[in-house]
Amino acid sequence: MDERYDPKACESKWQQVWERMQLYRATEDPSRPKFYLLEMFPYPSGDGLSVGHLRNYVPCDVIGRYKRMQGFNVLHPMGWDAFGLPAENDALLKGLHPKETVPRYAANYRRQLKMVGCAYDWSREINSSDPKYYRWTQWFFLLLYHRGLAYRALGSQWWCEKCRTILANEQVIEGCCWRHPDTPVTKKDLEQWYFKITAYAERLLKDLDDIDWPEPIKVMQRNWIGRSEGAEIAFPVVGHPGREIRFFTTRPDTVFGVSFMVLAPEHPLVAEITTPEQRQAVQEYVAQARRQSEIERLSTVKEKTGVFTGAYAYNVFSQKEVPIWVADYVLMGYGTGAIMGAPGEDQRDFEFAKKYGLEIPRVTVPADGSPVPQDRAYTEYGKTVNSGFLTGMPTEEAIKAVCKWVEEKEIGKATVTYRMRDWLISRQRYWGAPIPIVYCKRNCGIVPVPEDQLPVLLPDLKEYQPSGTGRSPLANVPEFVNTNCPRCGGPAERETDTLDGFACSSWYYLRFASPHYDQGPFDPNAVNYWLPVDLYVGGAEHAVMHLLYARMWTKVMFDAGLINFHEPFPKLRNQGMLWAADGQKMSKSRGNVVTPDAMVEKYGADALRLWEIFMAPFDESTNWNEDGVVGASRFLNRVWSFVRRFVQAGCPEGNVSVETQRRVHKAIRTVTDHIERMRFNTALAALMDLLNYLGKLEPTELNRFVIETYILLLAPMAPHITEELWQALGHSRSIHLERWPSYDPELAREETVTIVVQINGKVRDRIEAPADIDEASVRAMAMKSRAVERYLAGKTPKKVIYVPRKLVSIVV
RNA sequence: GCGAGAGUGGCGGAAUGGCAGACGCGCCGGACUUAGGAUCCGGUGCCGCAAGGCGUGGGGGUUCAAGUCCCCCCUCUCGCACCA
Repeated sequence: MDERYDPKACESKWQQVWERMQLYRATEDPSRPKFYLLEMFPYPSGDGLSVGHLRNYVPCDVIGRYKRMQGFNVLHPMGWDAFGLPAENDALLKGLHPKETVPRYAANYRRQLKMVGCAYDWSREINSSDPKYYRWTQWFFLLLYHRGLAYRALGSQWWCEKCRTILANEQVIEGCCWRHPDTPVTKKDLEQWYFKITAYAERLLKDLDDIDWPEPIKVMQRNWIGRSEGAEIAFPVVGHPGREIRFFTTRPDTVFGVSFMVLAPEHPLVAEITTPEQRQAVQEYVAQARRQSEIERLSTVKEKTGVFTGAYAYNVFSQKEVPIWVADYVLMGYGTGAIMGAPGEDQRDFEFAKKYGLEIPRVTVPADGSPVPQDRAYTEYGKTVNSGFLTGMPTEEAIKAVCKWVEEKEIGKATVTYRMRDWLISRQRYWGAPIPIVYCKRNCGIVPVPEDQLPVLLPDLKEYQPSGTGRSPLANVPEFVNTNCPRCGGPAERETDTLDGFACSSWYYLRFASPHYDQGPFDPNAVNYWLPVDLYVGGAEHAVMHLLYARMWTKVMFDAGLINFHEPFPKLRNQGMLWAADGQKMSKSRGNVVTPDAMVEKYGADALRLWEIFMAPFDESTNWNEDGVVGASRFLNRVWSFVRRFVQAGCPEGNVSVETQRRVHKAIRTVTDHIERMRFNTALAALMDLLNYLGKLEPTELNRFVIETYILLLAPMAPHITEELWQALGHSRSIHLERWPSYDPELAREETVTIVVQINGKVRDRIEAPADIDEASVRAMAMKSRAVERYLAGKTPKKVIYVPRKLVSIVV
């Protein structure tokens, strides 16, 4: 055994050995419990991995290795989210083709992950831009299509000038593109494909209750879905027989207080009902509102504006004619695009009514009889007044009464509205899976490509710049576009849009179960064995989009009878962010990126791994600091010389003290418990602590059990050095095939405890006592204590509190 | 504005309501060294010679006991932005 620990030699040696042994190859084995561990699959960027990315991969590798040692059959795969804008834009920028860059970048990621010793089953590597993969992405599109969950619709869509493509609502962040925070999105009217995710709104919401996810993520999804209960009611438009304004309200109890109506500027009724006198003002307002949404939506508390249409609606409750206004605080995309103005009970309506001098009836008053505030709306629940048949009812009761009434009169119903919109999946870009749809030029209309004709191959294009016209580059390729109708054989054109990249990542976790299967997207047997994912780990930035889409697809598959579970990720955890040393995001443009390559070169992979898990709790963000790697490196050197001393002494079965025994067993308990709770930093601290103790002992005070337990506990965190030391101890089999140590609670128990003596809440003395000492003895010892005599000064304590094994608190 | 999370030494961070600061970095002192950004030993929250006192963003409260629980406020991070 060398005197010096040489990380470089030892790491590359063992990485080769593990690869030869196929140590991390996962095969289905019904006799063993499975553990499917998955990190969100990355887009392989040309910049390669930084130490920031390892905040995710290293802890997961620790978990995987730990679970394997515990006897689980672990599936821990890796693949590439290779389709999509980042790959395409990068390739365009560099004048290359994504078909060449993706495999090259992926190879670099793979090399880096192997370099830091991450134990993936590389035989299962997948790439979402591979036709063997996207064939099945297209297959899923058809599944959704056939189940009525994919549809085409014309609509005003968000458009990013830089991406040159349409964006889904959730891809618009603060009025800008999610990839280009400096680029405000604009609106474009286009016919697009959607997935009907709103059909799953209720289940997506409800099932959140049953999954073990970080609460903030659940909250974000709940807010995103945005369920609200209320009623949909229609009021007739005066002078327009048959025309009515349908609106949604969460406060149907306030209908008697409706003194005006408001339509969204985009509402189809606006043009129809506006009177000639008001036409010009309304048209100007609508045009201005449309333009405004094109500029910035950042303005938050801007003053409410609107224009009177000249028309009136008939409030069937108060039997009054109420003016119909147009205002941009009403959104076309939510509810019906129209609201009732109940200024007495809604703060926005109140502000609007105040500004335009509209009537403000009060129909809800505090239940306790206190007066209604005059300077604002009274939005709380209370007692209904001035409201015909509702008068006197508490709000809850009045809501029910109105719902019943409108249902009987057939002018409305109790209903639920969601904030969430359908998922826009069309992309006018090249680097994605073509949407497998054909438009027949005869009479068949929209025809899905038959399954046996999949994949619809993405043609090899040299020129694939986005056109900017709103059409995909594929539209310029006649060989691609022109085809025959699968139904009638006549001339037809292919859909030229490609699928949103999020489609690829909505099912990849299933593909890993049987990545080479070609009879379907997955082998049902393999999926039954491995799925669902036991632990899913990734960044909180995917809280809404990816996780919501993947959940929806899983439910669709469940409904289609393809799988027997309806949540893909029963347990999710988010790693914390790793900022650069300057507290900024690590990025090439800022020049603050630290690569694992540099760190491995300098300190070795194991030292880097330890520092990655030690620098902060797994789920908390922190800044990079290279000095810490030095500490990890020193620690590993101490481990090395500690074991070496033992080996040089001939691995003696020495005289192990009770104290040593206890510390080892306690460490097993702590490390196990902390890894289980993903508290890797404190798990490692426990091992450092133990070494600080063990390192002071002579080899003759140690034995094989102590040394080997120590190395076993360290093995998941520092796989290379522990493998080397394991071999040095005379083992020929890999340490990573060994069993995780178990502890004896008897041996881990302390014999003596330190009991603190407090007087009036301040610590004044400490008592060493046997762990099983009885209360009376402790009290007696405490009262005899030097400090107590001094502070008590002869007085009798008012109160003495005894906490077993912890303290005696004396109140004077 | 609403929702979520966080605020502890010089730094990263520990602490089922029960000894605040584990572990590591840095720093100080010492040993061994031609040398040290190696290794080993000791020290290291603040004030104080000491006894002791003070300390977990600020202010209240509950409790024998509060970093931890409750109320108010401040700061930072993230999410949502008129959702009827």
